[in-house]
Amino acid sequence: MPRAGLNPDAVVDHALALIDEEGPDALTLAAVAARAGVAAPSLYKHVPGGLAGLRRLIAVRVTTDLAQELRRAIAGKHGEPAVTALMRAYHSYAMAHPQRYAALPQAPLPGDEQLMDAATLLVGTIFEVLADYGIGESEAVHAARSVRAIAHGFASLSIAGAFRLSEDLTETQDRLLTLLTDGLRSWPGAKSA
Amino acid sequence: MPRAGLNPDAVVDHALALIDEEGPDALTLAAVAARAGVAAPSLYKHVPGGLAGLRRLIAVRVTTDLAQELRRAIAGKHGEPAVTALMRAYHSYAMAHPQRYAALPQAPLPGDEQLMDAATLLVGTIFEVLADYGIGESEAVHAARSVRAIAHGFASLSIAGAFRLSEDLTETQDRLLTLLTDGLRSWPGAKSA
DNA sequence: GGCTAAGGCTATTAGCCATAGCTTTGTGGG
DNA sequence: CCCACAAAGCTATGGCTAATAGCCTTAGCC
Repeated sequence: MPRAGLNPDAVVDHALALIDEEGPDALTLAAVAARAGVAAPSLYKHVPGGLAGLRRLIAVRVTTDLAQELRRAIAGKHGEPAVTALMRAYHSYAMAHPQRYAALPQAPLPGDEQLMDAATLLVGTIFEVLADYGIGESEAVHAARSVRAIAHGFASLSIAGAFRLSEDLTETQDRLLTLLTDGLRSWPGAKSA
Repeated sequence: MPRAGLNPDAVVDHALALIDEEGPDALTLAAVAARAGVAAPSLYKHVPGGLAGLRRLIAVRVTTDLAQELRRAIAGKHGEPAVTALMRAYHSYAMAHPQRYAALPQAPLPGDEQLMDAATLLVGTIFEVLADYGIGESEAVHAARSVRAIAHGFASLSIAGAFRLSEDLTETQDRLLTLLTDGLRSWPGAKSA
């Protein structure tokens, strides 16, 4: 039997395709193996930790992807335009890859270096954008948490289909963005523009 | 073998206890049956639809519980105090029952009458609180979505352990509440207090 | 040419959901 | 008082799943 030429990244690719097409619950080693053209146990040669390990790798990949998408969106921007660009990019990513986003754990398990790094990149991007507001140390943490809560809450509910009424979602997003930017402008310790 | 005196509600009780103690992933028919003192297949006599059906019943129960908790919190309050009471109660519920909240689907599957009713009760409570602001039809929908996004995002991330830094969570909640109440006060079409 | 390591495989175990079909229990009507 | 019947148990079975063990083959390098 010829070698399939697999490596961890390729396995994650197959897994992501599976998740995109059939949702997070369809992620089984058997299904991934079928896609890779390999028997299920063979995956253990490439992915340490079996299914749980695969999920971890997926989380790292997706978190990194998302973070880079955000960085790209804010490149060259500062202050309020950067914040809105970040928020819009966040929501766009979630809507473009709903299943992936839904599968994403919002916090790394303790001791997971790789995922921790990816999460740090993502959170760091938020802090970067907030830096222009000149908000102090501790207040910046509260502000970043707020940004994240709004971004995640809106993305998560959008994906879940919680917004059933006919009103336009982008309009909701506009309102939410005004709410956020207004709030940040008058944040405790923020330099007024 | 004596009868166990089970009914759908009792099965849900056991299931919730299990979820609270060991998390949503530990919810298996085998484990629920063990708690109920019954063999696994016997559960099918009480819960239509097997495991999926049980999950549905759990969602109805928890959504209803949460909604009632919110209604209790806002009883007799109006305007801004009602909003903050609702938001605080939401977060309290999530923190008191983190596993249940994490297991909660944020939208009912289409065609699920019971869960739809529970969700309507919950969303209706939000609209009720917003009514005092005198925001018009369509804008009220955007406002309610915003409230929900913030409540869910903050609860969800809190539970997931996404807020690792040492800053006090209640302080973040205070900032988020000011952000929300300020935003609602100046919402398009809101009557100024 | 042959050795070694990596990458496949099959077989097996254990746990899960779900269904089928049998047995027991409890209850209400004759 | 007892019998019939429905409700509520059970065991057995089948078909998933992950994961491990152990074997075989391929590829590449010395």
